[in-house]
Amino acid sequence: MEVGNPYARLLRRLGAVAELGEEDRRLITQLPMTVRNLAAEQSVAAEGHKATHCCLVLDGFAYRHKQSADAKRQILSFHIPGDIPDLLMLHLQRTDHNLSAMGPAVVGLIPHTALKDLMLRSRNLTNVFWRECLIDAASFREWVINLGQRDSLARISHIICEITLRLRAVGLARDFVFSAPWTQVDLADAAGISAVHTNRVVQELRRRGLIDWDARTIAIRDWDGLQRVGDFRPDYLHLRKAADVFSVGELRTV
Amino acid sequence: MEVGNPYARLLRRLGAVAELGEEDRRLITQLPMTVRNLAAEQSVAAEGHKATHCCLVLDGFAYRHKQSADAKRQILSFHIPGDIPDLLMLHLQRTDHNLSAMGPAVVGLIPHTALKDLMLRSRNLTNVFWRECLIDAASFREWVINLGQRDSLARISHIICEITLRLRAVGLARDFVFSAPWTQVDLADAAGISAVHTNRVVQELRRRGLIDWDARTIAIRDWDGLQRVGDFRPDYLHLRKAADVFSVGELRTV
DNA sequence: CGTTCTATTGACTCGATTCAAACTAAGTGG
DNA sequence: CCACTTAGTTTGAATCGAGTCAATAGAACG
Repeated sequence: MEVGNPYARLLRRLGAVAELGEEDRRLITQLPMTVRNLAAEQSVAAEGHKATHCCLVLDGFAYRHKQSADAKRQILSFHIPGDIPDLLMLHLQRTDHNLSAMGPAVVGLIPHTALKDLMLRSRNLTNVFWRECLIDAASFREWVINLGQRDSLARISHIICEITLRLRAVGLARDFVFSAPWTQVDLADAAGISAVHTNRVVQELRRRGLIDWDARTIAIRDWDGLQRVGDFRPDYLHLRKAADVFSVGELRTV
Repeated sequence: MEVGNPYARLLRRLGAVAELGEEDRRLITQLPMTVRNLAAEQSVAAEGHKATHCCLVLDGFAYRHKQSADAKRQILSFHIPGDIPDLLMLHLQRTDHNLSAMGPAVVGLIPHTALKDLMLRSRNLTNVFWRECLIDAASFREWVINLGQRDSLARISHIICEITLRLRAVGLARDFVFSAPWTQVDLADAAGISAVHTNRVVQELRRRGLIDWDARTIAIRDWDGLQRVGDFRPDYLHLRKAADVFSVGELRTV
């Protein structure tokens, strides 16, 4: 796994959702960070614990999840390079869910003290990070719609649409092709349906010519169609308009 | 509907989840506020619009909701006196969901400018309101578990447990009895199940001696049992420990 | 005092689950 | 390089939880 400048993807992510000044960028690149390699399924933060660091995803995927009574796992969100999935722990006492690597991943650990100090220095960055938490919450709201109102085909489509667009916002998923470490079982636990049924849904998506998915590579073959099936309207991601993120133009030229 | 001191319930709510100093309390009670009576189902904020005020619930209930493709309504959260359901709009451009009164309600409208000014004055209150947004998000995460992993009986039970505890945290729902303006149809749209099935679930809860519910009044008859059926563990509400909120003692004395 | 919600009941249907088995791909170690 | 293991995907059959449709009864409202 390669990382390059560990701050680059974070800056890109924050830039995709808020306005960043030169001084803000400088402050961010001065954050102390410990880079750590994670094995697949390695835990970063566990329910009930107190966090001292925030985790910036540098490469690979992470995901948040929680168990229900009968030990069934519900995946709450997927996280990609540039995300800080546990930013919210800055102002909560105890983690109320688990954070793990989905497949091998690289993360950067940033001490809460450094982040809190950053907030004191920059009023604007306080608002940017607060906003980032709010967008995180907006995704949960959409996830609720997904589980509450959409059938299995739409659920899976919606999840794939969301991850595609978020990857594109940080410069991954060019040509609407990306590699994702999740399995059909993972997707099942995210969509709240069984693994067997997820398989049938994935086959249906392939049959309709909406996606290709083999090994660890997903290719969106019909972006508009997939959005339609998934009832996907990206407003809730609160991305600033950037033609190259939403555009399907390049897909046609492939 | 009666309101009393419009800031009292807000202070109680914030006090239930964070430490408030004297100065903080004073600043809050100086927030300008326009009190407004809402008819049942009256809209406060609509998807796609830009907000200029935040809405503090003073009496009655409010709820957030969103439509999916086939115009089905998914309820995202219920809000009770002391809540500011659209606090998050302080840092987002466009509302990504709707906010309406559930039954007749009284709200206080607070200008964004006044709140932003408040944040500039008090670093602690900035963190308290940020924290409040994070707890809001924590409820969405639990709502995802509810829809993704629990059967209909547990879903309804869980929702009733949550609202009971939140009401108790602000001094409502004494003796585990409260009045709620929702109908079985509303609860169905919150739990992501049909109204008909909701009715059967409610009857089952009554049959098991867990709750009474007639007209607009809900009485919890077996708090421990209801929590068990609903797989309800209140950690995610991030309430500071207060014996009188969680305790079932008073229930036994009734 | 009819109109409109809201709650309730029964019969039928269907999407999704469960269980079980088979198949494929990717390691791993001898 | 092959035998063995393991993780992931695929298929079929039986079952079930919840949805839909339709009709009724009661409560609330203007």
